[in-house]
Amino acid sequence: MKELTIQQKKVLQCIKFYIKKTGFPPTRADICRELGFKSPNAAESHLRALEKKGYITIENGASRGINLTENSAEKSQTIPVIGLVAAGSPTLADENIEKHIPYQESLFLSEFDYFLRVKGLSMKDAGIMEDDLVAIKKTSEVRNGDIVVARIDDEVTLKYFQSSGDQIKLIPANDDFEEIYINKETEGFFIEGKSVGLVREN
Amino acid sequence: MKELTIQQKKVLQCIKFYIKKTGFPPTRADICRELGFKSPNAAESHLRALEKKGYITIENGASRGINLTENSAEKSQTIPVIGLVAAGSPTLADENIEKHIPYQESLFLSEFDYFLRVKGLSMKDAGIMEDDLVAIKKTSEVRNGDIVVARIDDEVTLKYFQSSGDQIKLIPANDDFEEIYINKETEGFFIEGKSVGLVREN
DNA sequence: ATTTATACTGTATATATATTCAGTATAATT
DNA sequence: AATTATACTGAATATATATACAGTATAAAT
Repeated sequence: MKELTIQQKKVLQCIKFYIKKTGFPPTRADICRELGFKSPNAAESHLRALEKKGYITIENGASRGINLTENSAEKSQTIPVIGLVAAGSPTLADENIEKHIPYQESLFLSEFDYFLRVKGLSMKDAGIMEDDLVAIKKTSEVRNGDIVVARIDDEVTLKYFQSSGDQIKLIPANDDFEEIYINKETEGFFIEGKSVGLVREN
Repeated sequence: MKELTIQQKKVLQCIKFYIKKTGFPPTRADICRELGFKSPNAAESHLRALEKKGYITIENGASRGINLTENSAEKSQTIPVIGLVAAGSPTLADENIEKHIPYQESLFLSEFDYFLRVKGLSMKDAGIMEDDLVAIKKTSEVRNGDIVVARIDDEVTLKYFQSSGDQIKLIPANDDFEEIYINKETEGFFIEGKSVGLVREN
């Protein structure tokens, strides 16, 4: 996928916005109105550049005959899947992203930022199995009983959250695993987010 | 939402299909071509009827100015959620449908027909908890180890499938529950489908 | 040094398109 | 019995729209 110039990006954004707003693509004149061009040929040539670079297709002769290609259309509608590796934090950096899957607005009750691919069986009694995708909302506001993504230095785990006074307990849902105790002296402790849903691909 | 006539449904389907195929809505002439009408006014009057009934909006004067309303856009993209009640089969009949949730094409690897709302903990060791939504594909072709929706008379259950010779075993994933044995004398036994995925709403 | 891409204005025009008007006919509603 | 909705054909037309052509100017690539 060839890089776009700043102006070409603006035109592509304009097309996406127009479709979202109206349900159909803009005319050359519409693009000029939105972006302040005074000649329809300004829009025309940008469209041909976008076509040449593969971001749109144009049906010749058809009014509003602009079609966003999969490549350019998908980007705004996918959610990243991040691998839970023992050492390494689940950030949205490119190198940690396993893949993208199509986003679905109201699949879960609350919004979420990414899927975490679960490794190991430390939460099996909570019905969270190896390779499940846990929907994570990035937040540090968590309550007792929430299933949280916690980071201690470079180690990232998924556990039940339980705080009482100054002490925090991270509780696994599996008798074979140990509870983890956190206190104010513990360094490098951080709540990355909490689970708001789960998806399993059989 | 007012009911549509057969012809109006066809026109609405035609619009949806055209948008999916091309990325932009059809003209009156396009609709005529797809549905065999000989006058653009045939399309025009159907569009005005669809507008009046709230399925689309039309931007007057704009070419291809058809916009599917939220109501009509969702319908083809939702999947039913069916409650698993101890007595009663999970059919797609209206009275058994709990709600619809937005459908997402490639969420799971294989296609599925409905979500089954799980009651009870008979599959807890398989990570299937109360109120989980299990994605069910309607089929009777199942293999050993598949998690299946089985019906015995009016009773419907979710269990592991295991067949050997003439005998079929339905195995729970919970020591508190008993295995169920099926043989050729057993009447009213039927495999409704199998699990191809799971969604949990926290 | 020449070509190609970017980034526009400005004018012109063939045609794609929405939309109105005039009919015909059947079924449903008031 | 009169009106309204459905379901079209067929013709006409104003205008919305894509698109080509003629320029100007700068930056990048070959």
